[in-house]
Amino acid sequence: MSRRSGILEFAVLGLLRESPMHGYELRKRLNTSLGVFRAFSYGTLYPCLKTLVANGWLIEEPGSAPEDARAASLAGRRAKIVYRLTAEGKEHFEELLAHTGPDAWEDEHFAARFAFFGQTSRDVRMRVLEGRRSRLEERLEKMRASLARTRERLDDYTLELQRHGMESVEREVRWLNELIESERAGRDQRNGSAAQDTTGDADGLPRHRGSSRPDPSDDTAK
Amino acid sequence: MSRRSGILEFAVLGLLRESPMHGYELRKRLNTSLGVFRAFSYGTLYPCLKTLVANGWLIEEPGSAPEDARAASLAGRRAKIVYRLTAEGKEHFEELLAHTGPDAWEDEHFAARFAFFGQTSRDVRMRVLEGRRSRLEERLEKMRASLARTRERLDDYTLELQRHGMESVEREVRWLNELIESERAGRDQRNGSAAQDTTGDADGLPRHRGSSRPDPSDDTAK
DNA sequence: GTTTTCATGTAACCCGTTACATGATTCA
DNA sequence: TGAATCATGTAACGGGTTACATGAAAAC
Repeated sequence: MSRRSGILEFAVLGLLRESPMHGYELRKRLNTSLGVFRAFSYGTLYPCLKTLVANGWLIEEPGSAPEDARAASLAGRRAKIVYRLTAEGKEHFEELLAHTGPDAWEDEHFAARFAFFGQTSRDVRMRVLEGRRSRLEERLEKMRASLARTRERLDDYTLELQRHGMESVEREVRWLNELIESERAGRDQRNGSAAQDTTGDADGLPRHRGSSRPDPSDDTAK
Repeated sequence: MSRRSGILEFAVLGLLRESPMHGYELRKRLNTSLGVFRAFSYGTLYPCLKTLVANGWLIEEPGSAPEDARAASLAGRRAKIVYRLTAEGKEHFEELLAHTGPDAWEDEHFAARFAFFGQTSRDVRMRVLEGRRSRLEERLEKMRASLARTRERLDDYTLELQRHGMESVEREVRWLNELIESERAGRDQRNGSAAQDTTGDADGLPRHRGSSRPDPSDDTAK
């Protein structure tokens, strides 16, 4: 029981799927490796790990008793705790990966999903990307509407803030367009096959590593 | 007493400074007019208004008893409540406007500050913009560092997420550069004068209303 | 040998949302 | 007259942080 926040739980399971870790290290990975998205504190992480263990998705293992392994039997020895994903945990994570709901299009949730696209089947990837895009387009609608209603009653700075905000969203939409296009291209190469294995066939990213500018020949944004 | 969240309090005082309003309307303004930044719920807004009244910064006034003004004396009449800024409230808001601390560079707080730049003295505007910028640059440092450390251990999607995140931050830095430049240009025109009146002399925005592209002749980013 | 960094935890609090309850006004 | 929207509120909960307490290992 306990729905427990989604995003942290998801990210923890995802990271532990790759390899076992203890809490401290886990936290660093959460802050850095996974996109830019937020820094959870220990006050959040450790209790979360506890409930994941209680749910049977993780097990605690005694961490590397450092070069002093014989002392491990001594009472009160506080050692590193390494968390490892159980079979049920893995299964649960796979379910989470496969699940697509409106929650998955929201900013932070989306970033978390994207970070684990490497382990996500292509059709789910497509749904998530498209869901996110339409979420953003609908947001743009609202912004445009409200801007049209209130324009000229607003001072220059407010207007500038709004303009910059919209531009940011438009930019993300263009990014998503690129990604979606790449995914589609990837699918067309060896088509058919409803991708039942959740792992496996991961490719299809736009090629612009290194230098920023993608290339200014897109106007796919409706 | 009670520090009460900062950003909501700040925005409410700022909006009411322009004109008195009731809660419902206030909320809409919060969602739309003020940049894109978040939608507070009534469950947050109304209690906040109460404490602002308790602090003596607002007073409640009976709202327009609609075309039936004589009924206003009747008991139990639940009318609209219009909130108006008191003299102390105005003073307090001015203090908040003048205050610049590290909190003011954070994402949402910054957006709120920016939204009221129209009522902010130029030197405070400069401090806030520059503070924000160096906050972002320091964030970029960390991202670059962690990317350098972990590159090639990360799968393509994670990398792409990171790249896009960094590009977003870089983009905001360029935006800030433009703004700062404009502010500085504005100051140079009629220089001197340490801007003691909090209101007044508000101008200095880059000129790119309407069409997006600012113009690609900037490389101010260090 | 002392400072830093690694490592684990907890209790108190903070900010905000959801869901609910209530009622007035406007419009079809 | 009934539905939609305007308008005000509250209690329960949720998800997270801060600040604190503790201690081992590594670096200097």
